[in-house]
Amino acid sequence: MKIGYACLALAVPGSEMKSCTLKNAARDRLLSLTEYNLDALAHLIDYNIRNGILLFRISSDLIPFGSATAKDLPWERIFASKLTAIGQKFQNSGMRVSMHPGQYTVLNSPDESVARRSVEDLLYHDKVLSSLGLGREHKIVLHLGGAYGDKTQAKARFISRYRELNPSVRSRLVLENDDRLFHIGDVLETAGAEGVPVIFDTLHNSANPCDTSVSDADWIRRCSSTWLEDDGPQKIHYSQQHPDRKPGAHSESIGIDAFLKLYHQLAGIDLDIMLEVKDKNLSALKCINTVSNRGMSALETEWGRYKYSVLEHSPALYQGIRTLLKDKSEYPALEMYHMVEEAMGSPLLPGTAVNAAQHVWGYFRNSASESEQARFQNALGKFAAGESDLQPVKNLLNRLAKKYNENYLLNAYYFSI
DNA sequence: TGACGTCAAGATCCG
DNA sequence: CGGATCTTGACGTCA
Repeated sequence: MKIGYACLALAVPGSEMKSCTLKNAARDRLLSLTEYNLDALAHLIDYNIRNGILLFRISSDLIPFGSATAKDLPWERIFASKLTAIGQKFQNSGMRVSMHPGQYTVLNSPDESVARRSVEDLLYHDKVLSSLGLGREHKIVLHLGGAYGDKTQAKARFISRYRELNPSVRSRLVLENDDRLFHIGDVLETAGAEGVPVIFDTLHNSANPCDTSVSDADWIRRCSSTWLEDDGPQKIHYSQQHPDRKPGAHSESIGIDAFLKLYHQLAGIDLDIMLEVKDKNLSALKCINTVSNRGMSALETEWGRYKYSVLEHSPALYQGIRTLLKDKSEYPALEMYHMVEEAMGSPLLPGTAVNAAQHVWGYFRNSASESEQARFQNALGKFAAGESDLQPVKNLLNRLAKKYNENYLLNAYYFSI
């Protein structure tokens, strides 16, 4: 069982990818961005390993315009040593990775040029994974595509295009149910005919159900037979509905109780769970730390990252978690995350937000210049007076954290959630 | 023709 | 000038 997150992480300095617009996509620019992004990826993988996160989706933006403008740049040769080094990190840690072309990669399009570019895009994704030395259990996740008014014909067109793909792409491809057109029944039918493994996406299934009398756990069991030995363990996508947004929109964070409910129904299945959620690595760590005992130090590290976020919402819960973690003989992960969720779900009051900002300011009180002091007091005063929101205060503190290299703060979630 | 979704680049505004 | 805040880009399908 591995639990992971997609593409980018919050509060991991040095892991941010860069891109550019098409009109600036000259060869040199693309190569320097690629080099930068490979270094960022290496940082992110190191973070994942340090934190016991062994499932990860690599961003398609790793090589900017990798399937079009940069298609013929020999990046895999130019950066062979960097790619090999990253591949070694996966190998040594046992990390499983995947990639997921976006909604604009449509293999079954009736437009031949769209389909052709989709094939190029799949070749690009396969080239990234192969250049990292990764085997076929490291998957490329795709949706069936468009319906064009005739789902039966659209499925048939997917199958015939799939058969024309090169063997390496085909060996990595897995199909996922989407949130509007092709539900899990469509995907099982289409993929089943071709021996393509199926990823069950819980939120897509609730937005676009096939049969509401079948539970998530049952759909997952039905998909398990599509995963053969060489494909690695079955994978699913797990996410929760955003409370205020339209059906299918991902939540800010994974609610731990709902996650555990499904998790316990899946006991005994060898399953990898990709979380799709706004707070990315934060929810991955929450789930990982809750389902296995990773030691008190792991919880203390997490608390260090959450503490100022909790403090600004609720001093009472801040004190409560401090007390909870004093007993070193226990592993109160679930209780801690319950309290974190309760705090983050409560409204941000100006008084407690000012208090938390002053705590963070304490890191710079002695080192900050006079003008920095004045700017902080000015920004905080404006917020306290209701003349602006908190973001300028946090931006200022974030800049100071970078300038004075306060790593404890740079790794905290305070600037990210 | 706009919405959809995603994120950062790029542009512009502001003190 | 640096920083904050808006707008654009890049993709294809569907209403």
